[in-house]
Amino acid sequence: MNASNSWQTIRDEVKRRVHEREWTPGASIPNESDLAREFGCARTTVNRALRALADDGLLERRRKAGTRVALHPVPKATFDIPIIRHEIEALGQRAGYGLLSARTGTPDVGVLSSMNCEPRDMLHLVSLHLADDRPFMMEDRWIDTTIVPAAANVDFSKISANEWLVLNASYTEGHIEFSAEAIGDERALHFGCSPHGAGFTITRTTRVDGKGITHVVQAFVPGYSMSTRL
Amino acid sequence: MNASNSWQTIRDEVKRRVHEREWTPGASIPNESDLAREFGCARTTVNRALRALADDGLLERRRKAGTRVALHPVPKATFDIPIIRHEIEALGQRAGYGLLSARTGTPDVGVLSSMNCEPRDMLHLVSLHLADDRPFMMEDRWIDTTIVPAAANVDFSKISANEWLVLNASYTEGHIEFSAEAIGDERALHFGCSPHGAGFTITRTTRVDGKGITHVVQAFVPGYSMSTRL
DNA sequence: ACATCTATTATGTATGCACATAATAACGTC
DNA sequence: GACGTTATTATGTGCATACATAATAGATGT
Repeated sequence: MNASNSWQTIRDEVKRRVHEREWTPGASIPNESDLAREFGCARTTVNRALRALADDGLLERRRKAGTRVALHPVPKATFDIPIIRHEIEALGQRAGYGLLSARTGTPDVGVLSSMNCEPRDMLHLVSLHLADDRPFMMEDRWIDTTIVPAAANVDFSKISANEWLVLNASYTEGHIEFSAEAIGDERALHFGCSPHGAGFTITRTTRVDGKGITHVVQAFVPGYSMSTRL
Repeated sequence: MNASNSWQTIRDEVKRRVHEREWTPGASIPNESDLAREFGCARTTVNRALRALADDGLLERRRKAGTRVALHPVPKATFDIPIIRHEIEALGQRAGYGLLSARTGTPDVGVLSSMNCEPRDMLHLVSLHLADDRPFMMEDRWIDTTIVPAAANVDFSKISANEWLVLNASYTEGHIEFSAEAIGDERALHFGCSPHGAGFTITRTTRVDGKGITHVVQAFVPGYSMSTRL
């Protein structure tokens, strides 16, 4: 297909006009039919280009009201949240894993509320992930075995909960939070660093149909960072 | 249009089959034409549904090879990176801002390499952002005035660089990194907290056509976090 | 002035068709 | 069997058309 009317070409041209202020933030842009005429292509093609830009947050579209340049183009950064083992291997390091503790208990109210359930006994796992035999991340996880009964019979010293859950308990919704937390005495012991260090921390909760599957706090060793292209 | 053959319906049905293990990770799924026949719709419609799922990372598609369920569905988390002022206001707090220092100098090699340019004089701004008059974030920013000449004449004590740049210097590519850093003595002074605290830190570089516009390190007050739904 | 209904309009989506493209499979030659 | 070539196939995309839907603007009635 001639590249000059591909939807990508149109997308890029529209993007250019916004960037070069030919179309200013807040202003309406011509409707799809007019643009189709201008670019010499079908409206479908323009539609796809504009839809892609709206998904990126550059444009705002409303039926009848038309398409306008977003007033404050909010950059969106998308991060991949891979299985820890894959993340370590992608760094060219050897992934190791050790289960530190596995017991049954009742989580505190904070965990319960994010899992959206009543107090009850759950599986509580604490584990340490290694990269080239050096500490990489420490994980503190609760699993509701009434929602995922199969988890009760898994030997989590052989496979990490991280990995088992991805393969065996898909979720419908979830919440993830990035924060910076002091390492603290317990983790400092395992990390072999100062308890005052700053640890990048990911707190995640996943649910199926509103019922909490698991809640996990992953504290990374000082120096860890997550990055992506914009 | 009858909801039973909308692309969303097909998307949801395919998603369900993957979640319920009717189609297992790594396995090929029927081709678009067959699915179209099964769902009683056009191939275009199936195409759109599958494309959406591939964008989400649930499916992997290759020409001729067909479509298969992703081996390790990598969750993607998308974060909005808003203007700080808007972020604070969204929290229901009053946004304040103060310029701490504005001078000209040459950034160190780390900054230069991420901005992809030779050593040269740039604008260096250090500022403090407040939420309800309490410290919220401290920003250390370099702006290359050879790329954005207009920035040289802006009074950054009146408008934050953050905001001015979004409105006046759109970028084509960029890089963003989240990490946890110790607050340090200088910031502790402004934050009024311990220098040993853990600060969530965002480091961002933006470029136009490969040329670095700005490089900024934003260190948030202890307790700050970023979150999103999965 | 006000509320309510109606017409208009721009985007959203479904369809059938055609052809492009990438990747693999099949085939032939040496 | 190891190669390069060609055929096949599934996805990728473009087009014309039709109709759906949301949101607004305009007309209407009180």
